[in-house]
Amino acid sequence: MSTAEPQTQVNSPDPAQLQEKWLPVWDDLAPFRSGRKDDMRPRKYVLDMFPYPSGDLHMGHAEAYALGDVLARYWVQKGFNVMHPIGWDSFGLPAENAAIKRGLNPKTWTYENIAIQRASMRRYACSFDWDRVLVTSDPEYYKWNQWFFLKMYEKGLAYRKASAVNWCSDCQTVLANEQVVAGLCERCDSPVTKKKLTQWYLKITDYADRLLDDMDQLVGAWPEKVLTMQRNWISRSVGAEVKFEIIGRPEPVVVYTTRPDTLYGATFFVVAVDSDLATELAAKSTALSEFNAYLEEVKKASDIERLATDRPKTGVFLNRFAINPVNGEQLPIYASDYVLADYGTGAIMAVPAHDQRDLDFARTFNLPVKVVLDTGEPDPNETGIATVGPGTLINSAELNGLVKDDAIGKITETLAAKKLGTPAVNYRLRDWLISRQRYWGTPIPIIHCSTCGEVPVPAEQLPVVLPESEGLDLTPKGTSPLGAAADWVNVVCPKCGEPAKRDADTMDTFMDSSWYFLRYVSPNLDTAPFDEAEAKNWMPVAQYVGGVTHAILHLLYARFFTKVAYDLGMINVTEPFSRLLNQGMVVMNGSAMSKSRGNLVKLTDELTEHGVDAIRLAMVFAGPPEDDVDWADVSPAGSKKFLARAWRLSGDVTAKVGVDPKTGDVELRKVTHRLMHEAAVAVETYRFNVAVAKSMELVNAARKAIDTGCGPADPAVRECVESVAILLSLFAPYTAEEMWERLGHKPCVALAGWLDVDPQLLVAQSIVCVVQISGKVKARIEVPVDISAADLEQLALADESVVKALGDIKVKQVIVVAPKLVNIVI
RNA sequence: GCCCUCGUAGCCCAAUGGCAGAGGCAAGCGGCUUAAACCCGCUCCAGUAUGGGUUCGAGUCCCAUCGAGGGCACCA
Repeated sequence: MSTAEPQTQVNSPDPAQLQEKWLPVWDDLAPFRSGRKDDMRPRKYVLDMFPYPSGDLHMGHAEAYALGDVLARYWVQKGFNVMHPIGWDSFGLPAENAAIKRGLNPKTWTYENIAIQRASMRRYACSFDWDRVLVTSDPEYYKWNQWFFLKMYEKGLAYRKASAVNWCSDCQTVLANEQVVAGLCERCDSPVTKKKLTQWYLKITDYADRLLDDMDQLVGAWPEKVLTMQRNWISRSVGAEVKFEIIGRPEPVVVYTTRPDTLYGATFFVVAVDSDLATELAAKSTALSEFNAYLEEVKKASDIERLATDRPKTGVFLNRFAINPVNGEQLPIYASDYVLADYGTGAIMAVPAHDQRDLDFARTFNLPVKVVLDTGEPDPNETGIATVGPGTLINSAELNGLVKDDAIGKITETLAAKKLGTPAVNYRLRDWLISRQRYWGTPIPIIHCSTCGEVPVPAEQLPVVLPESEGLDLTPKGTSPLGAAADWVNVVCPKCGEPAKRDADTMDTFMDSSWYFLRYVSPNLDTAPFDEAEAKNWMPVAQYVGGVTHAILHLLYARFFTKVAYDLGMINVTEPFSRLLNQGMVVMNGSAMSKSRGNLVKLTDELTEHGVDAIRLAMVFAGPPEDDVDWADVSPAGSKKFLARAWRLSGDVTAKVGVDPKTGDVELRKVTHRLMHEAAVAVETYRFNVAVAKSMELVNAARKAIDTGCGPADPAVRECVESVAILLSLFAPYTAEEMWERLGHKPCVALAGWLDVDPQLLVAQSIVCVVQISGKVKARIEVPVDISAADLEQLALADESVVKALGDIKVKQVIVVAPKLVNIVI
């Protein structure tokens, strides 16, 4: 370190030295501890999404945690007792993959990475409360996953069913609907196929309405984009169920439709080829072999093929007929894959004239198209385009002449009266499949007994601890590795005492993150998942910060769990996160950083080269937090220069500590108070880049005052430079702390408190008013801020250059916006 | 195909319907220096993607087009 020249040491502090100097001090003083009993400050819960410990922190973490820290540190400066916790979302596939690929123990691998990340977060000076750390792979944590599961089981919200599930052949495990993106596995991008399996589900569909309706609380506080995505995902559809008799079947079949008004236009009937109903109807049909061949073909197709909307319609006529309840017409029944088995009832009435999908099918199979609604558009028979808009009913007996909406009302009533139909609601949202055939997760606390069936593990026996991985084959093979842990899996039934087996699957890791924000309020409690009194103190989370990648999955599940906990009487809020900020990604030259692309920028290298403060500041200053940051546009060197410039100010101030700023230069004080006010507004509205710009203005103002203004001894200069330190403490904690010390204060600057902005200093005595003639600026006049509109108009019209410009021209109108502007219209 | 967001100096970005510039990067000039770097100061640079409209006044509001990004997409 002897290479550092004395000169550079004078001009800027060495980041590595600042780090060594201040980290132990901060460890000791723990300025962000939030659990003190005697703390009288109002509480505020600021939460960053916790990381998965896949290695050391990367650029994305650096950005996310810098942004979260701005908010957390700001509210501390504003006098709040801020809870800003951190933990690790440490169950999941990468640990297992590391184990398979490199022979590592998943547990060792995970906990080593946590230690690495933890050290990096400390160095990165994140304002976390280190007393509240949680790790989801600790039995002390996942015990409560099991507890929640059993509570839900008790309430009928956790259940097992056999169904065609999403299967990733590469990961060799089932996936939730939410984990299938465009027919591909979200994790490994391999095509997802269907497999019939018995799996555990959580009944999130019971909460569909609340998940939808409670979003009203979040409008304006969450990004509109996220709310839209959640609404789309749940997708509530309001319609009616209608009973159709099937010839040769004792029971009628119910279909779901949003368009009961078009009932008279039904010309055929379709059942989902992979539904039980289709199999049943085909069984007694002459078309059985054709049906079976078609079914096989459909099963083979991957989701990605099935999702292609421009695919030609396929299907098989089952040689069976349904009867239209309103007119007794016989409708041929087809099996097709364009009808989904798990939506509605898996069967539909087809109205080709007014539904494009039905029309496509009708044209492929030469089925009749009957128009029952006059929309004023051309005949679908000729155009091939179904008419779906509003209009007047025709060819529909008692409905003729009614408009669409009235017809829907009337036919629904008529059907209800005849017990042929009923209003109904459907959702795109499906129940949440939580079983996973993998090792590194929370064991499902159920014992399967040949006589008693499913038996929940008694609460006092929790946690069901995951067995050690030694001796287990973790390679994906379609069944859980836990099944092979004989000592673990073989138990006696808690009910009858006979030999029984544990459920060998583990839970989806999204279970872990669905309630971790509640655990933080009392992370070490061993008698309940969280302390209910503490939860009432802290919930809801005032500010949540994280990536938009979790817009559907995590946020939907967390909202669901919150409502369940509410129903269990454990908390008094129905929504967990009051405000949400989605930060953008860090990219390089327009595309995501990755090793394979060769554009990976290593965080540790950048930190070594420029220092933590410069990187944090550069991240925050790069642009609006919601936008992606292109590292190619970021200048850590520029940030470093600015920080040195700010730091130098602290050595120039000669006014004594504690001097009354009121005796200082008023003009500089006005600048200081205005900028600190504007910076506060900027932070609260997520315009952190603007807040950084304010700190630069503040530094420029102080520099100028010291060099060519009121001089370094003026109390106003001290006030200004101290404000710089306080504002910078949000972005550049080391530099700010060092400045604070050089200004004669004791640590920590983080607790110094925001400048008490004097409103008197925010209002100017006089202001420059712009005088326009027809929108073009002609003159500027200095006027008192409280000037009346009439006085200002007179003053403007009397202005020399205005008089000159106007000449003899007649003034049509004068717009006066006192005291800022006068517009003379000619 | 449908829906949403965004197009401002060479670049990143600011601007409650009221003077297009807060701030930075890059560039140029000057001061400091034996010299260079650092530092200090100054300067240059767009009429706001395009075309209409509303308004006394539009980057900002409305419509259309182009371009970029994102979401949804057989859910009856």
